[in-house]
Amino acid sequence: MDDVSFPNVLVAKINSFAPLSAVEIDLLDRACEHAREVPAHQDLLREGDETGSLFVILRGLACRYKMLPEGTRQITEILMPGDCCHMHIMVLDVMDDTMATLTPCRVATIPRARVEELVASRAVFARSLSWAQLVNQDILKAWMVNVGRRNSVQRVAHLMCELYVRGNSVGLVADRSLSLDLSHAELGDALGLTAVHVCRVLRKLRLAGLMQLRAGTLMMYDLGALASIAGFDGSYLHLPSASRQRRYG
Amino acid sequence: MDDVSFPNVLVAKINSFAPLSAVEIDLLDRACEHAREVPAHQDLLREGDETGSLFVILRGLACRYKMLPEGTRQITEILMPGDCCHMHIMVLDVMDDTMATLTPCRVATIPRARVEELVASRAVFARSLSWAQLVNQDILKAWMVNVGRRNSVQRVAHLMCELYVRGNSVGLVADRSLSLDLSHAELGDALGLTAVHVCRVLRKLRLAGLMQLRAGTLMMYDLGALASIAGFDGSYLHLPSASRQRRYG
DNA sequence: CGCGTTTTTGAAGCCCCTCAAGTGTAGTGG
DNA sequence: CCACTACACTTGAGGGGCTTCAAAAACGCG
Repeated sequence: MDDVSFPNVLVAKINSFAPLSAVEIDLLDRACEHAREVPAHQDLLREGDETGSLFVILRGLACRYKMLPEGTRQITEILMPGDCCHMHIMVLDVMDDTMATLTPCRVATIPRARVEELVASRAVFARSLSWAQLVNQDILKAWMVNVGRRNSVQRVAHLMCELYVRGNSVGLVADRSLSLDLSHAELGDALGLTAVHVCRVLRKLRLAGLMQLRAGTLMMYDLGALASIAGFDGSYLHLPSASRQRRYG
Repeated sequence: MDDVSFPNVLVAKINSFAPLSAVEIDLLDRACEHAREVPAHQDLLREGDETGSLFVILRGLACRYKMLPEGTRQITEILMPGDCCHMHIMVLDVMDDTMATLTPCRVATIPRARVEELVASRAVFARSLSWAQLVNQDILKAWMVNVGRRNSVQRVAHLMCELYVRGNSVGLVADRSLSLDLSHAELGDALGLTAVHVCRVLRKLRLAGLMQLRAGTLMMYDLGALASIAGFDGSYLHLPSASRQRRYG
């Protein structure tokens, strides 16, 4: 995945799931060519919008969230480069939640017709979309377990492990650090906690020498210990490296 | 959906999404003919199992859950008649969680090859599977919001609303009551609460005259009030009646 | 009936929230 | 370069919601 020969991170990600031919790489790359820069904290698709294009995050962090009547927010998903808003657009007619940027992003927009064309022309694209969709669902389940059954320290630790491992899988980790420009409020909205409490937990983890989140970068000092605290097992991410480890050693 | 002319609830459910021809109804019906009775509290597919057949719940309640190292459990999904374990089996090679019965169930088992055959032969089956998968994902998100950002009363109320509406959509509601034979511990595992607290919340809702859960049946006295308390908006269930209301009513 | 499980209720405690104030930090304009 | 502003981070004090522990009552089933 850290192979820089791929034109973009989406191509690299799909290729790691199912090897693509030169033709397929080119098709996918050209589908992404109309990408634009989006500032942080912008809604890309709102709840209730009619489903239209497929959005692919090429750079930056995005999320999906739902607002509650009380004004509180729950983030249900964090999108990293290579992630996309999946097949809602292909099957369901209305968005169930809102998709928004968290940091400045580079976003490719692939019109619905173009997606249908790609999926119809090459079976590997259909399978890749299904695969991404299912991996996504497993991540959602892991979040559900996190919020439902873990205390605040475990929750934060688990999310940090996940984001670190996912970031690493798309080449965003260098020197044990990952660019992660999320506010405490945003982390709280993803974890079912308040910003204040997230702050306290981060201090605890920092003082324990396990990790540090400062100035928009996550420095990971002891992934093993953090994973142990959180009960983190990354197999739900279905990363090719993980599955290789599972199969061959 | 309460049309009794369909051979089974799966056929009825898929037909409500996309009208099926007589041939397609027959194909689907025969795929389900090898169904078996499974007692309550039996694992159907365990975490780490290789993915094999597609399970369809024809009668009873089932769930998916994950166990934590501490011995606690989080239920991520409750399956009603017509629900199935979706496409994990088609794309991912290993189960991420465990699927189990909650009550005695009638379960159809469709071998992977048979599913692939059906999907390849009729485009409507492929679309139906995708559709069911996406509806499921929206339910998962709604649960995540529930557990992450609502208090115990809202949480219980929301789940009761969801199960009542879903049950109604597959013809399980009669005279404002739904067979719902779940223990407080099981409800707690779905809601991120303890059984003790679920009990207290149920009493509160009972004393308020909103609903009652006794002897394995849910009696719904005031769905509107309950939905209002919970902030329940059933559009995430993508039920045909709801979408009809949205479009024409 | 007798036994195991579930439900119910009480008491005590802790985890996380709320409220509040103080401390950075980045961006803007004088 | 420094005020000024806005926002995020930090820390403290207090409260409440849910948990834990415990035990009695009710239920289901042989």
